[in-house]
Amino acid sequence: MSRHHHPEQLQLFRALPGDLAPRDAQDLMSYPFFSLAKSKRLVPIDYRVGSIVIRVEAVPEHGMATIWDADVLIWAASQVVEARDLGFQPSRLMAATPYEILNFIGRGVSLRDYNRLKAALDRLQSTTIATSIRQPTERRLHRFSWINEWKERADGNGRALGLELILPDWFYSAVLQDALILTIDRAYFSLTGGLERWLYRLVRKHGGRQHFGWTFELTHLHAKSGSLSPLKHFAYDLREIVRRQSLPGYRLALEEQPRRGAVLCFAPIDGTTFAGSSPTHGKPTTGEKL
DNA sequence: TACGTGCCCAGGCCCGATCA
DNA sequence: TGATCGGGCCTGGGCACGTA
Repeated sequence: MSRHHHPEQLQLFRALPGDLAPRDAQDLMSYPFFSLAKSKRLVPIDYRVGSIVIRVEAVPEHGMATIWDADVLIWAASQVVEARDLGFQPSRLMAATPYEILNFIGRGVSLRDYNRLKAALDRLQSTTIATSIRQPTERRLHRFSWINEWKERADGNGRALGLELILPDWFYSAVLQDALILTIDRAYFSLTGGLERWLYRLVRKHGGRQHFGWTFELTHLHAKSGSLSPLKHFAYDLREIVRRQSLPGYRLALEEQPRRGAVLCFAPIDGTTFAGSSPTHGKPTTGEKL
């Protein structure tokens, strides 16, 4: 790891080599911050429930940052946490090669993958977020992009030397707070569906330590996902995911419950019991308002 | 070893069509 | 009217090979 002073007073943090545990920010796991679609999305996400406000906007040139683009943020969070735990000084200004990032997030390293990584960085940089999360009052929104800026570095002959990026303060401070970070299963990077990925993050966030699992009403899940699909399509796609049981470490089920309608139940695979036979049956207990 | 190129195929979200 | 299906478009996976 090397350090030197950056013109903007930020110290450069050179990404750590080796295989790190993937870590994700809890706020990003339970709220609609990303497009779940593989095609370009321009329709904003406008999520307002209780005191939580989230507004995500895209620009026509790049479209909204997707849940696959968020893999770059998982890489960044993993690097920052690992560096801190090893006693190094992490920084919002990070340097790495595209190869290192692509390897970490389980992608290929073809030209297409390099170009898609750059496109992902463009989307992360151009997508703007306004949120009340971790603000003193819901009237005061924090506005930022997932990446403040990024650039490719090259030597005198134009040979690529990797890239540099600057993380936003909102994300960086969340990563540095232990309570706001969760380790995720590396198999997450193998999930190909956007809805599937979003569901894993939600389940990991809410059901990670709950021996008896958790339940969510489908209508609330639909709102939380930010998906543009109508509820009936969303429910259809969800049933497919439940049928495949493809989320690493969790078991899913759909139930019809009186007064609540269709609910999704999930539990850790070693938890063995669904919410239907537990004290947490019928409602989430995180204290958040759905 | 790290990085770059090119190609083909598979799979998923979204949207509109179809059906009961 | 709600549930299901299928195509379009786009992205991901995999592989072989080249280059510095």
